[in-house]
Amino acid sequence: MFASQDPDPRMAATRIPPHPCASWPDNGQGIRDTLDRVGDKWSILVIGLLAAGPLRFGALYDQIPGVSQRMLTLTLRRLERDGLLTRTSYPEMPPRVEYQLTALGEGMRETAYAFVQWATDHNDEIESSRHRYDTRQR
Amino acid sequence: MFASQDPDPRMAATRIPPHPCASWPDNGQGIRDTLDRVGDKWSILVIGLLAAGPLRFGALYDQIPGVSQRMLTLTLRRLERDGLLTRTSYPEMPPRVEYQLTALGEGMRETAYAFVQWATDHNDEIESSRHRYDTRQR
DNA sequence: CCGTATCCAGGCGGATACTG
DNA sequence: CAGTATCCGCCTGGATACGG
Repeated sequence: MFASQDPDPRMAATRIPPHPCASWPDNGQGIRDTLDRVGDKWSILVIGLLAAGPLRFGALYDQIPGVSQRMLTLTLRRLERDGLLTRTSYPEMPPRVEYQLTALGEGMRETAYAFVQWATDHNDEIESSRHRYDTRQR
Repeated sequence: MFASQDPDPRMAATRIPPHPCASWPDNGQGIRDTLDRVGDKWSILVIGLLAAGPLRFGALYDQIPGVSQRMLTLTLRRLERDGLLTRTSYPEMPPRVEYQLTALGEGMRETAYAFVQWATDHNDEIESSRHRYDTRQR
């Protein structure tokens, strides 16, 4: 218990000194938080649409094909909670609600844009890699 | 059916000419593909770890807390299929398998890094926004 | 050591109906 | 118009056991 813990040579050979998550600033903790924030099905599309300026609920609903009212609402609530957009409700009849990117949200969009740009540029490479993988000899 | 389709003035007022997904290069189609590719629970962590160099399955398994063998395998297969990493199996006993980032994978990692960096830098802002949202008066 | 096979729970998200 | 409420199918991913 005092001297020479684990002198087993096999352990020394198999166990590499565990270092934190290479190349990410925060050991991967905040990465997951961030991707969870915008990695869901609709958030990134909402953010992209709002880049041009504030939009009403219905406008977002119209321009995001396939989204349900429920999911659009949930998505907008989460983005509002994270401070990425603001929700402004005008007490009229019929009601009008406008969503607008905050400075934080705009920053997020710009950063995401670089990522999307990369994805677009290399989409062909990835597609062909997939095809090779799927049609390779077993 | 022939002449003057939809002369209803209300339609003209409510329907904004639908334009594609603002600010994204490809109308949002490939964005979803891309996020689906690395927006899952483990991919980005694997990519981060492999930045330092090739790693064995067990090393990845050890350094990603909480991952199951099943999910690590699935994640690695998908990344291999997309051409982001290579899998090299050495026919020994016991078997040894090494995973290594491709040039494509390294490019993905670099792009993702900028995104992660932004997330890290603004994490406090987002956290405090969440807290404000959760504790606001109803 | 490096997986695959099987089972199963939880939650994401769609469809629908209903309200202020 | 802009949501909320409810139900429910499906898929992701965890646990476990087993195989090369």
